[in-house]
Amino acid sequence: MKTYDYLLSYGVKPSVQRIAIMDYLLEHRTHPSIEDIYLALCDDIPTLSKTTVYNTLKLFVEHGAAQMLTIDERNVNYDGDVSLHAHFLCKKCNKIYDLPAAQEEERMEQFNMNGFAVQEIHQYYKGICPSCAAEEE
Amino acid sequence: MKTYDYLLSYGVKPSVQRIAIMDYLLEHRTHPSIEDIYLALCDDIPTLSKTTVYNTLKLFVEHGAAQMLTIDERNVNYDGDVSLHAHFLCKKCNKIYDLPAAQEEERMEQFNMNGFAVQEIHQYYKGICPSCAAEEE
DNA sequence: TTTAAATTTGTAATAATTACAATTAGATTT
DNA sequence: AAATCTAATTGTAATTATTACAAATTTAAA
Repeated sequence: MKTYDYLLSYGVKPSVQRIAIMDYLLEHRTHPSIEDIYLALCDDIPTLSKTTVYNTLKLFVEHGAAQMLTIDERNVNYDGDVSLHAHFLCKKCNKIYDLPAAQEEERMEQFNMNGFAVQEIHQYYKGICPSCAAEEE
Repeated sequence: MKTYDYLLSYGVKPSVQRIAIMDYLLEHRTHPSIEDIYLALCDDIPTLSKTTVYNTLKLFVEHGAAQMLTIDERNVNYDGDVSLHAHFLCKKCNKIYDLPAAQEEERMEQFNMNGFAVQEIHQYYKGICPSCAAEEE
């Protein structure tokens, strides 16, 4: 599907900037920060403003087209993959990895039964990634 | 156990400020922010500096006497309960609730087998809390 | 008591994020 | 196609959270 239509499917009105940002998110599964996205797209869209990147990501999240990760205390990261999956933050290189999700159906039921209306699930793990662990030798 | 000895048990050298901050954490299971702690202790320790609160919490986390929560994108929160448990952030009132943890032994093994050395587990849920849901009627 | 080391403090710097008004672009109407 | 309206983008300034760091204070040791 073209990104144009992909955005429409989430109820987001496409624009040059929005398409470029969503494209970046879908093609770079690196969980980029606002800064990452801004710097990467500056070349193609020289007039791009960082405020637009903020606005656009907020819009994406509101429409469910992206998810915000708060795993890294230094800044927020974004993920174009909105399916349920876990994240691993390496404390050494600060890269964020995708990991398979734990099943949550039962827990969701439990929590909802107790009156907690869950809208977002985040499974975060922190430690040392395989690549950094290998380097330690 | 006195907080003095409690800190020692984590290898943290006690001081007036450190005892006051740890006491606050242990007595207020509200997952306070730096600001919360600072404002709460200002009365008792008028000379308290916010930098000290930052330094102290960093020290506690390094020694395993507290854990840092990155559930709220606006700021970092701290928890004196370092046992494994889940957290729920209400998007309306911004309060953070404790919830029972999902078992993680199997997954830890899996991840470790794949070379991810897990040091921290965070189970975050976001949505509307029972109290705010009740108010909506 | 003197000295040394660690802790605390206050200020200044940095970095992330938000507010907001002005500009620009896109769509609609005439 | 020109004029009008609306929405999106931009740039700047303000705000907020956090960190850096040197000076002052406290605590422990000699």
